[in-house]
Amino acid sequence: MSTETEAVAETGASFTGETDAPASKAEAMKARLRDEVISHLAPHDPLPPERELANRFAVSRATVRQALARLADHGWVYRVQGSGTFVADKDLVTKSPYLTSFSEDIAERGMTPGSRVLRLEHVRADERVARELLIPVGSRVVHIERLRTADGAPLCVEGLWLPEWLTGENLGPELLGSLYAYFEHAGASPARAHQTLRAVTLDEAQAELLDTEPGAAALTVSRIVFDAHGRRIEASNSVYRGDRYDFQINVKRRA
Amino acid sequence: MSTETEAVAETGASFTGETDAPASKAEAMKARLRDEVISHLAPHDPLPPERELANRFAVSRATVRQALARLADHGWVYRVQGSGTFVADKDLVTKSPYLTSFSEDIAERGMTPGSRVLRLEHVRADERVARELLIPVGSRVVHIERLRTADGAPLCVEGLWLPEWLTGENLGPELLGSLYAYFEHAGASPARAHQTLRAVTLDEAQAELLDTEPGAAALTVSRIVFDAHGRRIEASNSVYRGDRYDFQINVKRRA
DNA sequence: TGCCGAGATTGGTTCGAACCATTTGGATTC
DNA sequence: GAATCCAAATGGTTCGAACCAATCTCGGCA
Repeated sequence: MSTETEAVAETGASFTGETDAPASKAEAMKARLRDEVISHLAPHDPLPPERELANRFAVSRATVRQALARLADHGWVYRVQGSGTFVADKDLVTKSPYLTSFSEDIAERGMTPGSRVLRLEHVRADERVARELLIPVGSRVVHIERLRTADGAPLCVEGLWLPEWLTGENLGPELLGSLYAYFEHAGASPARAHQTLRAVTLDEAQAELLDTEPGAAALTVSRIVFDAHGRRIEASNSVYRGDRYDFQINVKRRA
Repeated sequence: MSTETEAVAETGASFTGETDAPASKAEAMKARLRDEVISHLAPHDPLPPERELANRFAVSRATVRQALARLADHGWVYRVQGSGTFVADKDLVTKSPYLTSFSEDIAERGMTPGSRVLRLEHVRADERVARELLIPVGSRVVHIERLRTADGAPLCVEGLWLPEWLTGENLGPELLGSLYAYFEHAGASPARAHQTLRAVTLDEAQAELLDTEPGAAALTVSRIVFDAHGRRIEASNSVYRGDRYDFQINVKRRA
């Protein structure tokens, strides 16, 4: 039941946030450019020049440039100095390298996220967790293990460790809903993360949970999440079925 | 022999480019901030305010902000609105999501890249290659297969496909040196790429080449590379040993 | 016909300024 | 002593302007 709660809550939030109240003029410009300009053009068609867009939409060129930069990050357009800004091929639009929750990530891919809690307990931090959370070895931390699903099918086994200075003695259901909402409530909103991707093979227990064979390929995403104050609020390790998940990213050549 | 040529050439370029001629004031500011400010501070110490930095280094605040933004991308600092900019923990500095060649990537990790060519030939584009390069099925493409090494140890098997409009009938040694240098020469400098990461297991042939066991975990990086004109100049597929390679990235929470 | 160069066009960088949003810390108040 | 409020400090956004760098266009020239 808590699985559905989270799915609905986070999905809803992610969708309404898109059109409600643009956080800035640049964000609004980004949406307008996508809907009113790019959608009327074919791939590799040039967009109007920045100066003309600034004039037409009654904003400064800086705002237009910020919007265009974000569109380029997402793979909607590409830019050529001295030449123009062009519509990109539509088959390669990806999310930017932004920090997202599992639910947001899955919803963005057009599926319905779900989750089943396998474990929820206080444990002592081992060497790895202590190093990742920057706390002494043996400190008490909350450990959560969840099976995450997309459209009902098992997709990933997720292990989470939260420092106890954040959670207190708490082990209640609020830790089982949207974790990111809980972070907000605790005054430690996620701000940035360091992620490491590796390839591994599944052991028997993991294979059982993910409904596949031991030795199958899996993608592990290890993540250390920071709040706005630079405090480490989560260490996690997600093991994704290799045949059902990939990680896409657009990169630019450095100057 | 061509392996050493590439390694030396690309490594050298990557290192000299750092200090020679700053491409812009912002890039220079980034280096100066790292060397003259951050290096004298401890993690979580605040940097001087933007306005003061702008004054001290005699540049505009916009330039300072651009430099700080790039340092944040690389994980050197983190920023908190209303509070300040702070030195980040030093164990999590990564390269930004920039497009790099294998040689640059390995050199950045402090190892020496090498390569052995396994195959070099003209082939007809199959369905996948045709789709990725946006050319008709059956078009002639150059196919290169290389074993890539780091400090002499096999790290990845790399398959490349280049459209023939770029290479012509050419199959000479210039294709075996630094490929990115060849792109420059051909007037098609790499500008951006779309990457997909997946986890797979190695088949027997791959395991043999990578000096490990069939069924071992491997990370595949599929890449479509574009030049400044949006033309697709390379489709590639690199299979990395899962126990010797990971992919690190810093991400921020979206606004 | 082909090449070359000058000028126009376009995105990229830098500047200075003003204002907004958030955070912080001290003063005030109870 | 605790809670509240307010002003200052700081990063974030937007504006207008100027100039730089790469590219494109088109006319002149060989």
